[in-house]
Amino acid sequence: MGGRPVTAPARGARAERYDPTSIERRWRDWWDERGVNTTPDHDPERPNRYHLTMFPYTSGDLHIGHWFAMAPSDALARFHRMRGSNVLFPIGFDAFGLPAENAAIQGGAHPADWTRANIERMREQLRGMGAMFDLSREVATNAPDYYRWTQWWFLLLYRQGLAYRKEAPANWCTSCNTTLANEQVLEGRCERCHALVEQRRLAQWFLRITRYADELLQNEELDWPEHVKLMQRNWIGRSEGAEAAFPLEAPEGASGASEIRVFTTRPDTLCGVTFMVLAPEHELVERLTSEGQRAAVEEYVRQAAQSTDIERQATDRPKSGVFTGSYCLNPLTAERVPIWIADYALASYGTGAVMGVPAHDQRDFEFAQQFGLPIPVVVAPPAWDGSPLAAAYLEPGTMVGSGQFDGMPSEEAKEAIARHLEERGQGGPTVTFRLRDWLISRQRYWGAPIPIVYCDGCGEQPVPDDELPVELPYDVEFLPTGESPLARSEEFVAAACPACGGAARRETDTMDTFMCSSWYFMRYCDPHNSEHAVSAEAAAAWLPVDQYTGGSEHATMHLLYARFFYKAARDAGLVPGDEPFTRYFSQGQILGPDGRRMSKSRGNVVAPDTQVERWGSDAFRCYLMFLGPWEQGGPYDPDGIVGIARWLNRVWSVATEPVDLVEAGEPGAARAVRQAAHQTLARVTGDLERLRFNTMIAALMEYTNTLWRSRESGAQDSGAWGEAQELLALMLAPACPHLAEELWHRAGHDDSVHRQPWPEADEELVRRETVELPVQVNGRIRGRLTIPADADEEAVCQAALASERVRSHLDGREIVRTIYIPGRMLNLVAR
RNA sequence: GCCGGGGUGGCGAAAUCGGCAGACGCAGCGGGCUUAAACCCCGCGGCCGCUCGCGCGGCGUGUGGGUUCGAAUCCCACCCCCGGCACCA
Repeated sequence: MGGRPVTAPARGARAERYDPTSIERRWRDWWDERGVNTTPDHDPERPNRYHLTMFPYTSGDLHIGHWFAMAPSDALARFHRMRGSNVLFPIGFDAFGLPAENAAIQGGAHPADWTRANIERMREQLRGMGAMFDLSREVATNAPDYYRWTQWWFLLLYRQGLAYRKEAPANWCTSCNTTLANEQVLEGRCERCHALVEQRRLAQWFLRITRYADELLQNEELDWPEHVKLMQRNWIGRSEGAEAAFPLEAPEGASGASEIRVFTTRPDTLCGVTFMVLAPEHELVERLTSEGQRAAVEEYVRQAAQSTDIERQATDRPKSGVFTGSYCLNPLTAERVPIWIADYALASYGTGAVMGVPAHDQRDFEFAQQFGLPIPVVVAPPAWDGSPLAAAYLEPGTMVGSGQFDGMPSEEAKEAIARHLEERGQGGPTVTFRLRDWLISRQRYWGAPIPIVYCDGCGEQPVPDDELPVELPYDVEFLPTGESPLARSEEFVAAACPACGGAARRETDTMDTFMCSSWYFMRYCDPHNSEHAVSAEAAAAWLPVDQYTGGSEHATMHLLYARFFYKAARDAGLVPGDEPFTRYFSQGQILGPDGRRMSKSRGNVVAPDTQVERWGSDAFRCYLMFLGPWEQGGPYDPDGIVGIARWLNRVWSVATEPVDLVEAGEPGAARAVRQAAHQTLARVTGDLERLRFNTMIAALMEYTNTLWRSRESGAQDSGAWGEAQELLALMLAPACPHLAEELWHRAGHDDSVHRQPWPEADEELVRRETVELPVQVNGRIRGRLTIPADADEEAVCQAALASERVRSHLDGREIVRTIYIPGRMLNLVAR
């Protein structure tokens, strides 16, 4: 560094304006021609490092949220590349999904054509960002050579026993006309279109994510935001308790069920059971219904089936239910327990049945009150006088009315009773999760077909690997009938059975698009491999991802599914490690200028293209980073970007306009410039390490202002000034890749600024020799001293007492204590 | 209801191992340059009071208490906003 000749042109030459448009286009072309952003799998001199930003859905235009997510992510990847890593920073397209199909239904283009056009537009918009994406590794999930491997993944999971087909009540979106995973239902409504969700009984494909529930729960070690890890833990919802089997009073024949199993977290309350509640969808409902109750039960079940999730989940409505006419027996006391049906029991949690303990569960309490059932206390509150309860008693207490367990603390009785059940073969300790298996069937066209064939003779058969992909036919009708459009395509449905070769039918549902995005980050490692989804070598070279960034709205969907896939891949010996994303950072959400979510209907959308056109890509990138802390997000104020534009103009001016230079300038001034440069370097480096882009930009602005002022204050030392300019270009490189490249080349270099090593701050220059030290009297500031940073306490006190103002506040009182924090402040405590 | 995160100038924010509150920027105000303009330059800027002024004093980080020489930062109680979960037995 510092090899710049002292040949500054005379001042007064006509200044060239900063013109981002032409600069940015020129350097992007140059990078592409030189392959600056192409990342080899191995670089003998650099360790591999994998940075990843979530790929965009192909909705049509890159919106400001994409820029907000990707631009800082790119700056971070660039920083690590300059720090010496061989950084992979890929991009691609999440290209299957409902919007494409809905556009087709509304009379637009075919989903494939619509998607292709969108990808072309978005690819160009992405290029405009100037990010270091390695475009040779781009993937699109709708490409047959991608979804071939999504299907291969399905079959891998199938062979591992992790994919199964089951008839079960499923979330049905009444507007999208398809099923949804639990994670895609928000407050009883479709996550995407907000239409009401109801339950439909359908044969559907599930992925057994629950097999990994325990391991997925263990996420404490991950370097992820705590709130995201917590969301996942809450979503998985591990609950310890016991299962108890209640024998039926009148079991049916040898083949039928002879008992009802329940899960409870309160085995200590088993003797307080006065009723049993089955979910309306419970498989035993029909059998247990007596003739006398049949009409009432059927009516109740019918109504439950018709009501939407939102109606059923309302917690403030009175408990409803109906008696089946049957009884079961308490396994501990052999008491008769009436069996009811009520919709507060959920078919999908535990066993779908609840033992009703009204004295010690608020819901059961309300139910018992509603229907006049007894409420016997079995866990006595402290100093309980035997009177009836006004509400369920949920706290620990002393066991009563529980036979041999009476007198025991209820916390002990939990385990004692669970063990007792186990010994007698009536259940025992167990763990239940809130997490459900992942429903992946979608009755839609625009997704990867599930590679299964149904044969009347051989049953369900996986499509052999060498017949993949099961390709989507182009010519189909997109009517949303609630059945997959593929079902009406004769050419698609007809298949030969892989086992017997006879006539068979293909599965016509497609896969949830979260399947596609659960492994895309693996495909980037080896995007063109036609033999494997990802080769062992490529996986070893890049996985797991070192730094992932993206929105936390995916906490319980994508981020959980991807972890599940990774663990299944690990168990199949395909990938190293246990977790796909070592470090993950979630940026906040960018909002409209009015502080609300941007949407066309609100008319508060700011298009990135217009911002880039007006201010340049670098300015737009920097402004998004400058808004505030990245994890926080916030409103986009279109007026604020002028501040960035002014700053970059100033950068341009400081870095390109002629300055009076002398071989050896005034030493104090030269040192001041060098100090500013290195102090800024230390700040910028620290900020990038901690992903604090807003303060990084502020530090660069301060630095620019310092250079601006010192330029005006007379002739500059050529060495110090040259170094200051080079450091400016290097420090700008992560945030403003185009401008930095331009300035780097104007400083006389031929190679790319983005291939330079990140400079090291000189500690000696970072340290300050003198500081302005506030002097407090009794904690209130009464003066300031400019003193050497390492001044000792005695010298500082003396200097402080020399101040008239400090003395006047001491007012002749005695100093009883002095507190001196070198470099920070001096406090004189007087009495 | 439960669990997270957060309340700092007109606005976005900075400063959290307790040590100068408001860096940096927007908007605003005053001045300059210009025939004119600002995506130009210089300057001012928390609030109140005293002062011609230099200055000086008081108040001030959602509210009320507390700990401390010293609190935006730590503790207790409360209010408000955002996010997640919510009849999960």
